[in-house]
Amino acid sequence: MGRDRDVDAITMEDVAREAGVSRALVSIVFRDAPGASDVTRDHIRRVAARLGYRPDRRARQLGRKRTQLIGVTFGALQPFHGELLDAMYQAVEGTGYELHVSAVSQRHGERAAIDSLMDHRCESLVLLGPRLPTAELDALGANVPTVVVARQLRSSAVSQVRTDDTLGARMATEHLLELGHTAIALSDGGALPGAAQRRRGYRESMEAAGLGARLHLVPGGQREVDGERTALSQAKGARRPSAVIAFNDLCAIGIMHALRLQGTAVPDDVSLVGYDDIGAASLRAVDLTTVRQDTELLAQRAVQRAIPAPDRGAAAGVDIVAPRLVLRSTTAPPR
Amino acid sequence: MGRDRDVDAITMEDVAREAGVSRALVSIVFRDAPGASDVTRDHIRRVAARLGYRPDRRARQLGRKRTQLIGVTFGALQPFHGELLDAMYQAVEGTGYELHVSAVSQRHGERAAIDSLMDHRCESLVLLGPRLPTAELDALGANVPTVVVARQLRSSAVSQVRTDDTLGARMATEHLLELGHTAIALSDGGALPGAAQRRRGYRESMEAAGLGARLHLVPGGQREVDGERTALSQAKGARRPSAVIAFNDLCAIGIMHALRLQGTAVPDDVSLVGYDDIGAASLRAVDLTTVRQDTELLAQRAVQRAIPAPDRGAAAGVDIVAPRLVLRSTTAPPR
DNA sequence: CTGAAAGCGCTAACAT
DNA sequence: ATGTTAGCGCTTTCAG
Repeated sequence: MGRDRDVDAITMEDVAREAGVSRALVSIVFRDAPGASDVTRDHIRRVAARLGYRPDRRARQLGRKRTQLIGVTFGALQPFHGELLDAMYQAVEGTGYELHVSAVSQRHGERAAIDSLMDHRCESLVLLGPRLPTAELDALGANVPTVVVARQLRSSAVSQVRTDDTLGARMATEHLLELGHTAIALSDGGALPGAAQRRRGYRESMEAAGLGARLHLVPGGQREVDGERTALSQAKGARRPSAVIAFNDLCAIGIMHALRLQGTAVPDDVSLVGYDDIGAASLRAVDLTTVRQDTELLAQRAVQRAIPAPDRGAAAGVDIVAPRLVLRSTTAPPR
Repeated sequence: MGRDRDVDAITMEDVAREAGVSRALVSIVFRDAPGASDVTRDHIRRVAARLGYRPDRRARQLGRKRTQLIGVTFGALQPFHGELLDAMYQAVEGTGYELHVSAVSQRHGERAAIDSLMDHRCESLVLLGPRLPTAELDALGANVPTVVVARQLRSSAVSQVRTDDTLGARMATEHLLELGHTAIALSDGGALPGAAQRRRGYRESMEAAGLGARLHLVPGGQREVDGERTALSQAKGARRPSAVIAFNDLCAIGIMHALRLQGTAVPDDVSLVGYDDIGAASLRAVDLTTVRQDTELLAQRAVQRAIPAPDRGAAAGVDIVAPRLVLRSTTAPPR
């Protein structure tokens, strides 16, 4: 009852006393620094474990003058970010760094998320699909090594790690062209990260096929509901495209369901290609043809860039990862 | 080039010097403590802003002997958690506390997530739908005020904030009963948080309707793919239920698409009820009848319990929030 | 309002 | 191999 909560605070001092050694020795042991015999290490570790001691990260950080923290922002409602985050945890393992995560959501904007990371003195930042203006990201990059993932921008201040979205969009478009489609629409992401590149790839492929006049952009977005909008905006008549490339999988799924609901068969009436290859894309009932982003590799590269290499300066760089077309059952020749 | 990164470190000292005041004064200003005139405050804030000073959270925490941090774990791939998290950010606003978030994913388990929160000396923990065994949560609750959200357990060591899932399941079941259904199946969540209560509510309502012999549990889960499994396990014959209650919306969506894919109409052939009312449930193409969990209220209660009130001890308590049945278009009378 | 001083739980040189 | 001693950037108390 009279238990002192909060004051769990088992300190290094306590461990040292209990183990009958100096505090410095305990420190050495917990830092894996040289200067202690194996028996001593073992003994101290044992005592610490018994006491339930856990080093205080903040104190350690203060003393060490570095945090070994990589700050990460991600969209709380974006499954693709969830998957990237998962991969990030994996990528950071064994590096000595820890992820400090801050969610971006309706009530917690990107700036708030980033501020929090800065207040905690993260050594570098990894921003998943940030929506902030380039100027702001530039300013940020001038203060702290920043890696922007899944978005392209013109900046020499921040590093970038992204899929070659132009290529990805080309792969999607060319796949449809090869199937024989000519009326191919793009559900456009507007100003969303990656959208400009995907537009470009789409346009390039269409033009290369002599279909420059058939470019067909329709407003889309990154959520299912945006896909619905896309689908509903399409007339059922002769002008309806025979194939649609969605901004991402979520959008594609929205399109698909809306189409099917209005009696349009996928892929019989309309072929559909997504982007990302999130988990939901491979569901049997979805089985979406899509452009896969390699989350493992993206995460790995992001972590590499986030951790300042001892030799090379903190120069900002760009990593481009190859996309891969995953063929499933939402694409077929036009009828 | 020779730019000293990392050593941004504008300290209180710097601000004090630049503003021509003592460091203590700067501290007072940034703590909003009494002892400084309004002009001085203004002046110091201005100088600090110009210098781009941001107080160091860790140092502040160390000195203050408290972190004012609420640790939160959430499932990186669970949209419902994403929505709860969003609500948490809102709920914590103005309390002086900050959220310290740790994702739970395949490669980053619950234990790792919690350990990290403890290492950072979060004052209390809010666990969204934790899967850890009760004993472990109990042990945790003995060390740090812990709030378990969206899961019921027998424990006097941790607080609980959850929707009345038994009631929620009853509402779903009774809605179907009223429509005239008798062959109602439950896509069961097994050991998932909340699953036992939902089973119970379902059973109670069925038994109250004299359908105790018609109980029909089929293995489900929390992801779309689990819903698919549920759908595929159901024979198309006469024994097929006329209505299904899913463990959650994601599962319901999986069921719905799988059913439609195999030519079963929803709600004409089979009625469907979800749980949570995540964003996707209200899409036109989904338009899922579901049991809504009040994320705002859950988050608010969780934060209240997480912040130790000055008067009441850190006694563990339970908050139960009412569910609400949201009628949409996936339920209809049996034919 | 200032300035000095102790302390938070660690790290990391430097002694022994 | 082990102990001593300054810090790290801040809070907080206390005497001016």
